[in-house]
Amino acid sequence: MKYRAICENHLYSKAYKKGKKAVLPTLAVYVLPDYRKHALMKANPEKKYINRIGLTVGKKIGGAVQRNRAKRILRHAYKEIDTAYGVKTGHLIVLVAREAIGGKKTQDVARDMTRALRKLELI
RNA sequence: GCAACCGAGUGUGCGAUCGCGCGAUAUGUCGCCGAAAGGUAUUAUCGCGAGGAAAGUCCGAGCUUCAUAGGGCAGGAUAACGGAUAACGUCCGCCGAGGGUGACCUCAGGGAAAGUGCAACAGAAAUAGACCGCCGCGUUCUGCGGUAAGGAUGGAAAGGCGAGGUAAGAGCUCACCGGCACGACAGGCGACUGUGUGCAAAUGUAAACCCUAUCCGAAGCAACACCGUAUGGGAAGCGUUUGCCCGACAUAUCUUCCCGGGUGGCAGCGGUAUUUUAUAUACCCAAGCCGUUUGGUAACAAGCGGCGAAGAUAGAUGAUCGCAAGGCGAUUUUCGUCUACAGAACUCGGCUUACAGCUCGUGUUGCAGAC
RNA sequence: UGGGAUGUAGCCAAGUGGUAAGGCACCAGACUUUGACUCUGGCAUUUCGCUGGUUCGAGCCCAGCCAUCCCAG
Repeated sequence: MKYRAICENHLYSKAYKKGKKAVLPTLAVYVLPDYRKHALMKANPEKKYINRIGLTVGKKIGGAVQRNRAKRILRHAYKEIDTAYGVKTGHLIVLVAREAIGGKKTQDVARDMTRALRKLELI
């Protein structure tokens, strides 16, 4: 299962402004409905709606090694949740790493992400 | 044994399950995005998948482009000497200066008699003169002249010390030391060292301006090339990529720039060229790495043999568990905890900076003890 | 990738190589019954982001680092 990334900067700023959000010490989640979901569904050979994921990891987290690690953990945690519960599709989801993510294990982040996604009624 | 100095290396390992990027082969779709070029999608197997600094971007190159000879000024960089190197501001050797008992370490280390500037405070005076003192003369309450030996100031006061000399003094003269210079002699490729001869002018500062010598065209893979839109539209009159000047060349049917997409560049069981028709050869990749031999004090060079797959594009290595290794703490079965600095982005050679711990060298020095 | 700027007291900052201006804040005192305002005084103690170097002498000059910020495509 592939996950498409959000590449457009304007979608990020839109998500911060208008999206629904849930904030926890390790991460923050912003969600927007995806207006291009039908086009993306047609492009997908499995003919299903998918979520587009965006990762935001700022300089506050640390150097390149720390930032890369934060991105991996976020991606892995999302994948675990998706396979376990099945996240509702057809959304833009922006995952923002916060400072407390440094030194945390994937399970901790996945637990926080689950709470955030429950609050946003995506699972 | 203690305390040091120098150089070099390593940068946790193994296994299991799930997962990621790229390539190859097979399988599979004939769809979707796009105007086109092109991109993307299934599963399986195999292969490969971050560093010694990948970092800072401080130097030097390769590569690419700028239609077109060249030259000058400005500007920038470097600075003993000899060598190494593709090149360097790097490296090696050596000279000089400074530091350390020593092993050893540090040095932007050309020119201050080409010129200009600056040197606070103190001090009489800062590149030039006389405050105290000393001596001579005059006068009677302080003047004129000589003097840098003594005092005092300062980072620096026209070299130091002794003797001669003098009214008192002074390189004024002499010996020694120090300084500077040399078509001199000896050694060295050379910087330079030693000896000899001569000289008395010379405060410091060029990491102040400056002068001398040597070197430097510019921009950068977001370069650039190709494909498509497309015999497209728009702007400028220049242009050789910081400025100025001289000069040559080409033109308005010319030249340059801008407008929006993609691929290559980009990296290897591959690519290009030639020959042939599926293989062979050469080159690139790669001024690469490892081993070894020879030459050299060394940096390094040459020969021989072997190795050779990271190439993303919101940016690939993770998660969990177990075992092992090392350190620390409690304890002495064992338990807990920690394992640095840090992430390739066109490619190399250096420099600088960050770094837990560990290892190595018949390495070297000083001190103490024993023989 | 290329280019540039800044760092001085808690804050804002000036500063030709020669004792580090000034304002706000703070502290002490005066004035007041008390406070505010005002006035007077103090406050950089080896120190100009850090480490070296040049110099008699460095906040200033030079080199290398560190941090923050900005610009171009």
